[in-house]
Amino acid sequence: MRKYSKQTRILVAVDCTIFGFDGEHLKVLLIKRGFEPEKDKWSVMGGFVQPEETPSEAATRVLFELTGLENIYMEQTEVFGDVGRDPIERTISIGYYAFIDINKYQTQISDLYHAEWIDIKEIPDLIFDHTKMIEIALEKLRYKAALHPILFELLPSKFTIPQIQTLYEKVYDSELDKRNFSRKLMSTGLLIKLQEKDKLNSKKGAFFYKLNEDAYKNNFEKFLNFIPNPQALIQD
Amino acid sequence: MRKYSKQTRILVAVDCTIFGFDGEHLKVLLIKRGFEPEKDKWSVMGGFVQPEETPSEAATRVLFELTGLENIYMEQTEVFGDVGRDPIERTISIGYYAFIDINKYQTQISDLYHAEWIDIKEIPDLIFDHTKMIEIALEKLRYKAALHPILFELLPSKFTIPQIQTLYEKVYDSELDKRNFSRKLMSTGLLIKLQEKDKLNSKKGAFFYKLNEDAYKNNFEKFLNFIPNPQALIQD
DNA sequence: TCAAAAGTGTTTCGTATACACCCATGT
DNA sequence: ACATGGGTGTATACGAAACACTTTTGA
Repeated sequence: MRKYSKQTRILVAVDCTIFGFDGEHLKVLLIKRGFEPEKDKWSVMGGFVQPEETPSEAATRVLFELTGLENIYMEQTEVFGDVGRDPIERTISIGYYAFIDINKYQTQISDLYHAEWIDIKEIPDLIFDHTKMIEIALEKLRYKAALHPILFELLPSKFTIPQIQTLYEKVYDSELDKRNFSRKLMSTGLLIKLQEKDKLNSKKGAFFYKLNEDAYKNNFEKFLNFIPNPQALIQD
Repeated sequence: MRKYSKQTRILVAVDCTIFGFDGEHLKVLLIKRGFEPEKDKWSVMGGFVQPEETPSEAATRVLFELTGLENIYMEQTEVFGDVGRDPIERTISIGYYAFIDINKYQTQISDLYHAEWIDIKEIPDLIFDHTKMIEIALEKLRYKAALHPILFELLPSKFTIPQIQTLYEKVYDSELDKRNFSRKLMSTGLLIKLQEKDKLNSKKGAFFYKLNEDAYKNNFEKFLNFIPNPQALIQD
């Protein structure tokens, strides 16, 4: 059968915003663009969708090529389709986002690639509409994390309660009561207390916990409600 | 500056799922496709993105061309990008959805176009992946309506409490307690009671209400929580 | 011994839910 | 007079939020 001969084909790209947490700051992975236009300017991980791959496959491939990261689950944010967003040629970009434990991939990324973790509070000027892309991705992250326990993805396999609290505080840019926070966290049944303590961040030391993987999978749909008035944080 | 000469351009389409409510049933607007492939099969409102328009503009234009509907606010659902989803030629489609008051546009649509309102419970076989598109759109509608008072968009300017309740029951496919429902609804301060009654659906008659437009705009972000356990309805 | 962070309990309040009867009216 | 759908109130339980002191230990 014939093609849709009268229609115009358009470049389609994917752009991936990767969030990471180092125990202290919420960061995003940025890269120095290696080609024109705007060569050497910062951007999120992006590339074109190829003829034989789905956008989601493209996102996975692009992330791997630019950072070496594999097996990272990404979700769509939204489509960025302004006609002039790329000055060279019209490109419609599909946004993706993901969140990972920084330390798990730290060496790998910084040794072999030019990607860097940048504090969410200190994002430099980015190419095109990438600033907006990160904003939208953060909004989706907040939305999702208000409803599901996804922020564990950002933590190492062993973590402390104060670390999780700091993470939530950074993501929502607000302070939380540690007594209420810890009670809610425990009531989820998602955590298993370990004997070991983290003595790096305090003299007394904080107990490490690990995720109860089974409970995590089964309770993923559970509303955590860690954030007072989550609706106030949701803008779309 | 040069184009991205080595890249492949791809057809980009938009597909719009329009929800409507006639006071009794939740429906979607479907159309008989006027061209091959799958001519005369049902589909949602779709068309290709043109070189000088954004996807959102394309959605607005396509909806207008196919149904005459104007000034309808649409939101993105997600991108449908499987390589073989359109057998003629690869096409990446951006999903949109909207909700409108059926009666407001009933005549206009049925007289001039081939679009028809079909009960959500009686969707026929659709072309390509359009069944999936409607599923995703319904999921987004539920998600959104659990957090924001958007379902008023589906109602006429004058409506009764039992009508709204029926609407919520259809959207969430579940039954609600009318005492609790009406109390919550009133507590939002979004409704203004009118003197007039709707005598069509009962002997006693139900009072009409209208939306307090100012309150609606200001409280749009307010979590309504009409639906018990909204998280159980949220799957993505 | 003191500074710094970890850890823990109780009370209060608001909101979600469950539940049953009377009202108005057209036939 | 009765059948049909509309409209209202109360009691209970649960979860969210506010709030302060003790513990541990390295310096």
